[in-house]
Amino acid sequence: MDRLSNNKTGLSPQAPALSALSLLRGALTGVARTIAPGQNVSVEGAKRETVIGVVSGLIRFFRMTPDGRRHISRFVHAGGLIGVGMNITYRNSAEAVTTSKIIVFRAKSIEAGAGEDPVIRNAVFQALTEELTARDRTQLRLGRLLADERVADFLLELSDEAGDGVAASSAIVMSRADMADHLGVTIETVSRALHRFQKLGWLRLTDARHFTILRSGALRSFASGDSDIALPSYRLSHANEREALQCAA
Amino acid sequence: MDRLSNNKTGLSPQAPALSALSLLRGALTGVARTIAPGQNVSVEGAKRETVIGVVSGLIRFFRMTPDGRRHISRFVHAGGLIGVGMNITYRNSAEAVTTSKIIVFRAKSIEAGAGEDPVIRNAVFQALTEELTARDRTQLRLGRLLADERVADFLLELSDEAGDGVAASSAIVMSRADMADHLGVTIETVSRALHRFQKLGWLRLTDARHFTILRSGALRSFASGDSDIALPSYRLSHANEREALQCAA
DNA sequence: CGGGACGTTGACGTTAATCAACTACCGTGG
DNA sequence: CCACGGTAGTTGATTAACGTCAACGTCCCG
Repeated sequence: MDRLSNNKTGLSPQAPALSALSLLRGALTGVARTIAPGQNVSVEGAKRETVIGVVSGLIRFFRMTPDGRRHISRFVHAGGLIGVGMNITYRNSAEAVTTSKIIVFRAKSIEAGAGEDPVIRNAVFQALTEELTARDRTQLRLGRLLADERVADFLLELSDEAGDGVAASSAIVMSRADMADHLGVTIETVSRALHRFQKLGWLRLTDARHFTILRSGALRSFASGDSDIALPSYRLSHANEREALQCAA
Repeated sequence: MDRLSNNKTGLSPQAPALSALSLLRGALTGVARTIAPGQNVSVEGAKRETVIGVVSGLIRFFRMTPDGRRHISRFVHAGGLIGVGMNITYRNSAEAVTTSKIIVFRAKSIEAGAGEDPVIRNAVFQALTEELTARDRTQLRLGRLLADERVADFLLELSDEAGDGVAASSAIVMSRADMADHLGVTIETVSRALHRFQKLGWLRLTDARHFTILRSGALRSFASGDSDIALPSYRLSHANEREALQCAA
């Protein structure tokens, strides 16, 4: 609670002590639900009457073009909120990637509460700010990174979120198609990038859905768009396949 | 059909009566400043001690990669706010595109005020929500639209912002390089797209920095990623150059 | 009149999408 | 238990999209 009041005045820094959802649950009660993979949570353009908190699992947020291209604007993990902001409609559709537990709050309670209860207000601010920060990263990635760099950056994001330190193995919860539609590339490109990184000795794929970063420095500078280092090695990746293979195995 | 649902979804649900900045000015006073083109307003990673409102002109928000690629995450017009949210540092650098008038508020006044004054709270909410809505559009554009479609969508955004109705001429305030760095393409691609649209009779370029949309339907469906219609005409653009030229001139 | 910033246009090369074949891994039912 | 089909992922060959390189035009400011 000291932390909460701290948030109220100073407005908390990048790594908040509590998730937006935790904050909200301290102030409001909502209805719990379980969502099966592929089932949808909100529909683009529908009237927004609820705010949803993700308790466990993973939700994907997406939009389609008329001719069927899909863009996944973000993945929402446990602790995240969906539907915050002054919108009267959902801007995206949302679906469960894996079986997910969610809590449904009435949007009105939150709007009303934001005026009076500093805890609710902070939860909302925090959710909005976190989303914007995430969007900055995503947008730079889409706007100015090459295909393989996008994949690398995304892996680092996954690894950071897991937060189990550098050497730990991370899970890729979503399918290649989900990754591809988030990164603006094809599934083939994702697959090739992953195996290229492995051949370069930057990481190890224990199976299709799990990886361990071996050379976070190399991966990190490549992902941040430092092509002075990255592109040469990238170009060599075909020629040096055999040599680099030593690192995997 | 597709067009209707498209309009509905991407856009801020209600056109707010007042800009975030107007709201804020009703509750707080700030210091006015004038910024020359290219001069910077905030620096990425610097401590955020102020919130800035744009009174006139245009500000670009950007980040660089280590090897010098630039991504412009957004353009902020008159009425917009910079630096809202629970951040302790700026997430991007900001520079004036054209000579701009801004108002500088102390971040602390706003943070404190958000708790007590509903007007300030609304201004902040509105700014955050508008930014997120804009980001959705930008991100879909970068993630799943082809180069020419991105240019088309951006032109429509410019035209909508100007808001002078369909047939009115709009200004392209920023340079080709700014457009390119916002859209994740090169200046050559922007230039070619513009002239391709002109040859197709979709718009008219009065000069390099001004255009009038002639066939907003075609442009709109192309921009929203309806390649069933768009790609054929795109492919024809070389073969039919002569015929299409009639529309320009 | 020269220099520089900005924009356009064409020729060419590279990146990544597309197309296609193939493998691995399920769960289901014969 | 293995055949079966369906989904997910990998990998190679080819092609389309767009970036790169380069030449040139235009406007503006000194």
